[in-house]
Amino acid sequence: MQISASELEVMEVLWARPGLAASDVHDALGDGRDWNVRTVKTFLARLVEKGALRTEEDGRRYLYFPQIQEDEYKAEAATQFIDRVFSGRAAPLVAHLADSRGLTREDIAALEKLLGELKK
Amino acid sequence: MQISASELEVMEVLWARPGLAASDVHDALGDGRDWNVRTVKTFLARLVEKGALRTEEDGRRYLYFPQIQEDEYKAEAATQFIDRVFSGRAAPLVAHLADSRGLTREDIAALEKLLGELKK
DNA sequence: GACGTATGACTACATGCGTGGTCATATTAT
DNA sequence: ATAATATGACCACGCATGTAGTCATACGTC
Repeated sequence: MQISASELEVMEVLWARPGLAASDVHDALGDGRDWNVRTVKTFLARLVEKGALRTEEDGRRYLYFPQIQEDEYKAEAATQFIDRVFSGRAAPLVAHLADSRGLTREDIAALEKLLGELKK
Repeated sequence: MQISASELEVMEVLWARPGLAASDVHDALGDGRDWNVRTVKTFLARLVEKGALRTEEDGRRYLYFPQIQEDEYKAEAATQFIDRVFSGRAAPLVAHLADSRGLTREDIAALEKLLGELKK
């Protein structure tokens, strides 16, 4: 399931609030993302084609619902990314992040917690 | 600098062994990746256009050298990926990896070491 | 020296993506 | 009721990407 960067922004909206109509999605995208409504509709249509969304009729318009789980999609995307760029090794990725972007204090805390759990 | 998945495979070869000619890159790609030599040349040409590689003449052929650093590129790619998919938060990414793909024992060890260093 | 082979230069072509236009129709406001 | 607006259906178009083909030329071999 390839979802482009723009399409993903649309998915985010609908993961947060499933069952919006096209114009609602358009509105919800507000900040910076001022795509034409038709552009948003194109993304919605393509996502439906791809099976990432399904529609429900609501009078003369459609409501859109995610057909794929956010967590599942993201886990898959992460795996693919790491395979592609880091030959499947996660640690170098985190090292790069530490280096280049500076993990926040909370990131580090969260990672420690995670590692604690993983070690069990 | 957008580098596609295929182009990245070519970069990997040249990061490992800078200064190969097109046919050498083609040979080095062996496993599974049996692209036509011309396909490889197309990728090389596009990478030169993009400034990711430079050429040196060697008789009637070119040798290719990376113009961008592997580490730099990957750090940047990681940042972009996390911004795009995880709203810039690294920890959820690692959580997903832990979940879905199972970090290896070495990954976990490497991450612990990293976190140890980061805490200083 | 003619012939196959390697190499670069240029070209092609389908598919995906970002971006939105046109058209017909339905709904709402005046 | 007429006009403006919203909605879906269908279409367009340029750039990136994956995947090579064609052409000219240079090189090495018989």
